[in-house]
Amino acid sequence: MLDIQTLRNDIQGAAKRLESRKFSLDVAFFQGLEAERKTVQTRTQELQARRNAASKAIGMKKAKGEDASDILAEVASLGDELKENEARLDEIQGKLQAFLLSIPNFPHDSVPFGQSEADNVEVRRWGQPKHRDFEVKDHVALGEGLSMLDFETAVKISGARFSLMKGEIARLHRALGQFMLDLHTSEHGYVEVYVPYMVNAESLRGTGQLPKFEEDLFSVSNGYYLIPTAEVPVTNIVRDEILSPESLPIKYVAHTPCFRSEAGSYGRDVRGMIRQHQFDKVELVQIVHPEKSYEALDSLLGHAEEVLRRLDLPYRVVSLCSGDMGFSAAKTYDIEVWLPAQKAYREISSCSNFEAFQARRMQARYKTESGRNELVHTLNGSGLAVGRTLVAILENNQEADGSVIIPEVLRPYMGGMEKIA
RNA sequence: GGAGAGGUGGCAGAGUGGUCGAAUGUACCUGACUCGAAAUCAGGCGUAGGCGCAAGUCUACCGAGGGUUCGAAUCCCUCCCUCUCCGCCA
Repeated sequence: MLDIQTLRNDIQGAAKRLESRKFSLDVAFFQGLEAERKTVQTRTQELQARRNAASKAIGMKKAKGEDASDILAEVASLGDELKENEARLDEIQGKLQAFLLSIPNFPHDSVPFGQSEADNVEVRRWGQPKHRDFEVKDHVALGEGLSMLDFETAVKISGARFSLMKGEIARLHRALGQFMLDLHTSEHGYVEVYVPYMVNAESLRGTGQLPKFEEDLFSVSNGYYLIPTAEVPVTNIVRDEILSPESLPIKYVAHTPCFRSEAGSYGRDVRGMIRQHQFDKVELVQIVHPEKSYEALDSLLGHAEEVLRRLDLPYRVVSLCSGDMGFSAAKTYDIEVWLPAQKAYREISSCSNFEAFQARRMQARYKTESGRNELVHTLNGSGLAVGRTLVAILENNQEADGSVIIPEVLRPYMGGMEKIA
């Protein structure tokens, strides 16, 4: 959520900044609503003040045993107008709030301008795709060849966009989650957290999934939603909190399943494990001092990259352009891993600085030295998407005979095994 | 799931229709005393928002939402949460 003050002060400037992300701000609507709000709020508060003063006077008179019927009659006439104004003010505030909740974040000045994925800017590459003198298989062919990936059965059990892993691939998947958690906790300074996989609507509003993106979520009974990412429960740890400045930065890492309905993505990546209704992800979250959030973004990105380096998987980092960034982000780097079967780099992590956008929705603040409450900045990034990392290992480490070499760092988690065959 | 108790400021805790945004204690900040500290004394000390150049002033908030009333922390309704006992359960 943007600060309503910035809209009040410079609505045209705001509209301009949002244009770059293909959002057109309804300036006239806002100005009209604000003008109305001002009149109605001023009038309402004036009436409330009069009523309060009169009621107080009645109380004082009654306490002295005097008759108060004259004031009583006077205040009675306020009732209707006050009620009407209060109701109108409520309605206007509600509309204003809904309007604010529907506006995406401002892109940071360093974000490249562009319309789509095609305009994202490559920042760096790491590693070399291996040269192969055999026909590379995709992970589906490899996994089915090993009888360790079984999409047909997954369809029977649940439906499309679910997967079933068995044997060493299931174990490799587990090993990956363990390895990532261990790396981030023991070397990158994150505190491991275990969080609920079902959350309430307030949490989703806090991180920005609601109210606009309900169709991407799975909801269950009792008003709960399955988490689309650990970002939601983890970031909301600080919702409605006033943190002490010494407690910053807060760095959390969580390994959770993620559930996405992916409405509107029909036809994309239908084959294999790339786009699933359920997938595992290790998520990095940082809650930081507002002046340090871009430093923090660089370090968080580095933490995610380190996973790929240790696994020896070639990747590149791209800076998302204004038109391709998510709703809540001020700046986002994607990490894309090389998938030889697709002969392309594919997203495996997304690292974003949300600045105060989520913090404002969540009322997540810290107390400054001077005792003022200021919004924190929030960041998160995948470190990494476990399913896609598994896909990358299968495809990058395959041998001509369809076996897969296990990355060295994972072997301790695999009982010393070197190869899946 | 059944029965009971309860949710008030950072914490503890009073307040059951009127001058209550809320006593008191404690924590914290400032000042005095002190060479310094402790103790003591004085003052300050919640959050969000409106109007205003500012000083300031007004409004809302006592788990959440509605209602009754001139007036609600206090009465009524719905929901949420916590605790105790019983049952069930990984």
